[in-house]
Amino acid sequence: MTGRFDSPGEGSNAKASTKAIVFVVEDDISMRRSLTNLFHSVGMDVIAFGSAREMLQSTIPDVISCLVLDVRLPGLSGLDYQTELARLNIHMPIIFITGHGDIPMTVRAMKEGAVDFLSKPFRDQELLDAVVAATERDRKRRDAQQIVANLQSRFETLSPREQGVMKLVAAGLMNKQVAAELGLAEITVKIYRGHVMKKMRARSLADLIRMTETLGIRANRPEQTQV
Amino acid sequence: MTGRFDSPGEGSNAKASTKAIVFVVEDDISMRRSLTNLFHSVGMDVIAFGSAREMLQSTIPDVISCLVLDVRLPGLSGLDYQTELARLNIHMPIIFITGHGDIPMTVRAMKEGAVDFLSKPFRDQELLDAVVAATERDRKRRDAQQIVANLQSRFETLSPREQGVMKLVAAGLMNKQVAAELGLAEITVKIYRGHVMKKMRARSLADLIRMTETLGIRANRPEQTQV
DNA sequence: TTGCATCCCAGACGTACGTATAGTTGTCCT
DNA sequence: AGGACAACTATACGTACGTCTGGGATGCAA
Repeated sequence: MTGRFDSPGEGSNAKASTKAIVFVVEDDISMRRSLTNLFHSVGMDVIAFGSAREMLQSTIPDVISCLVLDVRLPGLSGLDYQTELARLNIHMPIIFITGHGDIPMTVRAMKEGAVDFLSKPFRDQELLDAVVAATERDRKRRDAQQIVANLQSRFETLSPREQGVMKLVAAGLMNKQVAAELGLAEITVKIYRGHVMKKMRARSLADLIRMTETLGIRANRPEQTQV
Repeated sequence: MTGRFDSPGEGSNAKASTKAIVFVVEDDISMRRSLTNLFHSVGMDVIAFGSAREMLQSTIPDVISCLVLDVRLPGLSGLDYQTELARLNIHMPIIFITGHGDIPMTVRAMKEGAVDFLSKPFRDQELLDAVVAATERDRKRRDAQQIVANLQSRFETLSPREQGVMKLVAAGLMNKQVAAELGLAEITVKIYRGHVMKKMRARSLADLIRMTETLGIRANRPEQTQV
């Protein structure tokens, strides 16, 4: 799932209090240095690269972070790198900086989810504000992702049968209906249902249903209301 | 809620098959005319204005639509008009067109949710593609909104007590707990709970809980699990 | 072979849910 | 004064849920 990260384990509570890291990809060495200094001056950690390729070859720590990305780069362009990161499932918020940007570039970047797009020269504070917004966005995304990952790992501890029962129960079927659907005795469904509640740590059916919602679990045989 | 619309009634199924309308706000009269012709040529309905004020003074039909908006306008600028529409709770997808745009304008527009930002001159097809994307976005937003509105209107048919019971039941409390919470007899909660299921047209508790999710209903006294 | 997990079921018991019947209050509107 | 509706309760009964005890069967790995 995480793929390119040196991940700290699936269901872990992670290092929530770790300082955010600002990645910088900028080919101009003096610009790169001044960006690094800028972020250091406000106490942020920085990892800078001269090209997209360099960053892809490095190990990316799995902590709150964002990316300050020059649009014009040797090799892969900033915009293409944005696309590539999305393809690799790396959802680091991106702030573009550019000396010679135009509107179509800006539109493309923003459509693909960039946090901001700054033209050089820009004021330091502009960039810092954008970085704060970006890290905040990453934090929220990670919080949400963490919850899903925890539920997911619990769900995976369920046996196939238990998962099947969970889906149908969450769809609103009665035990006897679940039993009929799966070709089981009702008592068996009751037992598995109990296992599901324990393993998922659901205190009530309401809990369990909300969990299936955040997990995106849908029974194949629903007939819902919801209109 | 709908405010400035000549709304067709809260819970109605609306006119789903009505053709989409493209609103145009553009002060240059020849440009306005050519945009109108362009959209007419592909069979779309168009309503064009010379300024934001004119559009605000008109009655806006409550159907699938989008707005093609010039950035530079007499009076309220296009960008300010975008903000104003959001403030008025009019969520029409916006496509900006401009002759003299710059990157900060583009960023602001896209951050506030614009579908696209096109610089003149642009190819007709570019604009048409953007309009198709915009109307599609509006259609989806309306579909989702319709579901919420239906549920909302059902929820409003509940008496205050029934609403209170619904919240606590959906939070996962047992009837006896709901009763204690509200200072009622358990039998009373059972009765109201039955009313809730009927009035909300929920076939199962699972249904009801999902409804509270899409309505964003939270009990004030939860103690959830969900981590 | 032993151990363990998964899958499956029966009987039994206590609790929770849902609804029907039948009532008492009170308020607001006509 | 009468009617409609909200709020509230009791008794009663049938159904659904949840868990316990106590099994059976497979299959896989140590």
